[in-house]
Amino acid sequence: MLTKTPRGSSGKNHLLERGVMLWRCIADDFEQMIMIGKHDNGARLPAESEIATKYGVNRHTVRRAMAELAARGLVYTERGSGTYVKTDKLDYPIGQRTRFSEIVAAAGHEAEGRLQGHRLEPANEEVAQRLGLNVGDSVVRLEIVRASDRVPISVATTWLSAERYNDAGKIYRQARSITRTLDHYGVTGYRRKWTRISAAFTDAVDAGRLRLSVHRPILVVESLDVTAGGEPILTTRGRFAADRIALIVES
Amino acid sequence: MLTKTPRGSSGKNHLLERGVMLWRCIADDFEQMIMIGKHDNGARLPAESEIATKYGVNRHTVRRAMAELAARGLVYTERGSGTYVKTDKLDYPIGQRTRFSEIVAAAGHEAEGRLQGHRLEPANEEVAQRLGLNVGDSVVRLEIVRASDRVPISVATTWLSAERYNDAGKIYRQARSITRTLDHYGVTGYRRKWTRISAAFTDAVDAGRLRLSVHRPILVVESLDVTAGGEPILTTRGRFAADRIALIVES
DNA sequence: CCAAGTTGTCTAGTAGAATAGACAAGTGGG
DNA sequence: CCCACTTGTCTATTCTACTAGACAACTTGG
Repeated sequence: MLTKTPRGSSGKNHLLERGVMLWRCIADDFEQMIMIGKHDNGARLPAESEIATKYGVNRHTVRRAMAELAARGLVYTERGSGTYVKTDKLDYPIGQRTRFSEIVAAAGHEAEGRLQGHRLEPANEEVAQRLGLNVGDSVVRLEIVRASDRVPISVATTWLSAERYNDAGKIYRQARSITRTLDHYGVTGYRRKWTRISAAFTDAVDAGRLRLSVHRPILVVESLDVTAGGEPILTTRGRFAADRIALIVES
Repeated sequence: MLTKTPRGSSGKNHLLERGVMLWRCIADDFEQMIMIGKHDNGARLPAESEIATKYGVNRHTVRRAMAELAARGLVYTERGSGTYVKTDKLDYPIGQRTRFSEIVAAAGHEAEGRLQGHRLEPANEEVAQRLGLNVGDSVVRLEIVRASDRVPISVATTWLSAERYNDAGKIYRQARSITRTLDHYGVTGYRRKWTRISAAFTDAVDAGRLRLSVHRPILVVESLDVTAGGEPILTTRGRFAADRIALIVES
């Protein structure tokens, strides 16, 4: 008769985990298949209706799963055509002139920087040393999420001397770019002095901000930017979604 | 004003993952804390109302999370008193006389065996060799979930020769015990001939049956049971929740 | 251009998640 | 024993996940 589908009963939904929504299970299933390489980059996924019948699920539920995958940057959809796998990583060159907006724009994508929060705090040993300050000196701390085509690429914590850049937070909120924020202070030709790259896994907070699951790999990029004259301006600790970018170091 | 709490908005629920129910997130959070050792065995958890305010959540939601933890066998609750951590593992001795019901009963718990399914199938090379049959000979295959105090302990696949034990499935469904099923065939003094122990992680199917998350550790126990005279009776491939039992091998 | 196939959007209904509050039933300490 | 505290259970309400169906907007290949 098939009048009711009690959902938790039994049947074909072998991937249903208690307390996890159906669309999330389907999305995770596709993520795994894509990551394993079951779908090549650029390949078209089956039609939504086809996936729906395969999972024994309504098409709307599949659409939700696909929206999740798109938000994670794993696929993109074209109306009337289909949904396509997108696993190629954004090349992110690390050099003297390392500017997120420029790099993303050069790759033909739309760059975006959102300030999550800012505050004044005393410099710890690490930050003080990098910026040439004394421990405890006041510094501005910015938390910024950067995205390419609306897909989060990195979360970064940035510190600047509060003495010189006291209002950096407010200015960034308008400027939405570090380069334009520094323009405001008359700093134009800043350059990267050094970059330190390591790896880790997402914690709950960064996972949320990057729209990743917990325990996904991230590239940790610490750096120091200085003026043309070599004066320290800012130091950052960025966490990049390793599934979405590749750091390029020329030498 | 705080009239509405739109849930997804922001705020204190730092552990909320999109597509995962609140109670599940809380349960997972506690599981992790317990596994890490933040709560000793036998320790009392905070009162439900206290946990509720700490997470900024209704008490009912906490109760759901606690019910989940109880189902996973990580805690037990005592009305009027509190909820207590239970991380001690069931000692499961492997010897000549290895009977699930007896072992669990001896430890003061209630044993239970539920037949998930049974069918006839041709013996593969492995099974045929163990049972002294030819490849392709018909064998009875049973899928059994075993629990102690309603907490799933293991899932096991058992093969018996169909020639002699053709109706083992139907009989087990009544008897709910391998020992009593074999009694039915007049086999009384069977004994364990060998046991092979390895380790793996849960797949989606076993995770569901064992009420575990995927990628939790399991002990894989393969074995052969024989009659008092040494004739092969049955061979099994059991997957035991490594969080809930410890295998004891005397020598 | 047309037709088949695909994604996007809308409406509507059902079941379950989460909230809120109240009270019963049980425990434990003074 | 009594009282403070805890878990268990009930009712009611709101919001969302999921289902169902229909149609519009769009792409693609013949």
